[in-house]
Amino acid sequence: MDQQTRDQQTREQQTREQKTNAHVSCQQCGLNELCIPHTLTAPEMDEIDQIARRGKPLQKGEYLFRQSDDFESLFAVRAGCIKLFSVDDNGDEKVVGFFLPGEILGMDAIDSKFHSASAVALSTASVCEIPYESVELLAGRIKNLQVHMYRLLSREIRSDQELQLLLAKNNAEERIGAFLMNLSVRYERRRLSPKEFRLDMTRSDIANYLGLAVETVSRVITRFQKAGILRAEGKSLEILDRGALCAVSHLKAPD
Amino acid sequence: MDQQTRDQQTREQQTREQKTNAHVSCQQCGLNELCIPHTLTAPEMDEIDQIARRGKPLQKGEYLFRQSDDFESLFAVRAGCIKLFSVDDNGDEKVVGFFLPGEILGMDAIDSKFHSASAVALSTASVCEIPYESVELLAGRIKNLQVHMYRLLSREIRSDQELQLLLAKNNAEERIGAFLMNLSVRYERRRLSPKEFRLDMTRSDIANYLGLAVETVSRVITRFQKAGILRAEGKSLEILDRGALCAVSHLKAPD
DNA sequence: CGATTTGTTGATCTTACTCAATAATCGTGG
DNA sequence: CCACGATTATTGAGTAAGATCAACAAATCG
Repeated sequence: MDQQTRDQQTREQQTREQKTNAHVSCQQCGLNELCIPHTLTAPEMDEIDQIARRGKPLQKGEYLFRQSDDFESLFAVRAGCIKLFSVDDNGDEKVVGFFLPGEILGMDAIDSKFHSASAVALSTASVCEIPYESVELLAGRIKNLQVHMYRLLSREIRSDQELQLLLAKNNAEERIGAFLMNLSVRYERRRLSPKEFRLDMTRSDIANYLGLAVETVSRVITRFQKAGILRAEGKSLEILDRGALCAVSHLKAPD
Repeated sequence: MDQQTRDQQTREQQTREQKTNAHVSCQQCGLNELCIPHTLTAPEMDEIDQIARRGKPLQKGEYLFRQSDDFESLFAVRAGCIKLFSVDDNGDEKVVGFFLPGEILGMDAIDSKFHSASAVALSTASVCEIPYESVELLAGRIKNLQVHMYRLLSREIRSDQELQLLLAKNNAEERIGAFLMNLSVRYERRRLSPKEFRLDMTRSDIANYLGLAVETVSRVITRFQKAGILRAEGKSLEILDRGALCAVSHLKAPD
């Protein structure tokens, strides 16, 4: 199937969703994280929907925005994986994070008004652009949206702090284990398989993100496989024993 | 001068400020970060002022809130230093951050509605409590406040991500250098001396925060002193050569 | 299909941790 | 105000976790 056909199908699918049950579930609406089922009324959700610009699937390697670009919009990932990274004066890359379906990108730039990092697609990705001006305006009118935005930002702070602690306190096995569990939980939250998924990022991206060397990541994953905790074949990953993975990461198992 | 006399003086000073120019500058108003000079009108600032509960200076060692407490308020630090830290199942402490005058505490709990960490005073501290319910309500009416809250949250995300990168990529010297420069910049922002200040936290707190051993922190500070970059006598610190400190930390000098 | 990127494994080296001993500082009560 | 114990800070010696270097294998892509 070529790109054009795929685009065509995507467009058709979007149209279908809009006509039928675009708001029944946040799974479909593209503004996933911004929509709160049972919190916003249908007309409110329609308003939010109208400010979001759907479409334009990104090919692997395409940029959503670049470091030092002006901040104009938030982006909601609908499908695929986006890598956020900055490049320092020496040209060294520093991976800030990975964004999966249902997650919002760009909130760190609201204050400074410019992006301090670039966002690139690691796999074919579908992203929804939400002009920030409009969000502010709409949040002024829709109380529930205002409150929800605070919660989104707060959640990002909490998860950044968790990563902080991981990097400050944990060894290689714990970091990698926690990273994989974190992906698993995030996929589960989106009703995607928590036990089997693709690692769209390279080992080098993972290492960079976790403050480790590529070789260490490779070795730890090998060790986990030998321990029967997971099965990794290239980019595809299967978690065989979630309990054991939590144990080696010194994490409590999620419910 | 004993504690009581000092309290007395503080109270007098507060009264004086309220009567005279409480809103001329955010330096004095206790809601420092929440007030935006030239952005909010005087009546708007009065409204914000009225929801904030001043007073109750904390003694060193007193808690502002504890891990797993319900989230009810944000806290603006007016004076002193607050340490935010969590304790894991093994009883190990993990320092999440230090909050200086003019900084806001508690934003990570907006989403979850409970505190994931405890906040304790490292020195006699003055803190302003701002009930979050009231902030939400007021932000619904005062557009500028709504927008400012987004910026505050966004700024926290940005600085958490910077720490993330520091922990993932930098060695002991760079971490400690960047930490000291960061304090310096934050004091400068509040018009406090950027070259001479007290390290209210212990070396162990610093080490914990930066993911290092106490001994390493001690050694690096000694090395910095031998290099003529700073002078540290117990808790008091003087930065003798800011340029050199930036250099060893591989930071650009702040303007 | 060949070239380039990405991933794995092994050997060696280095940074920062751990353990240990001592010194300085803090806080409390006499 | 000083003396005491307790906490905190410094310094040294040995160790280990993970980085680096190197070689090779596998996957990806034009």
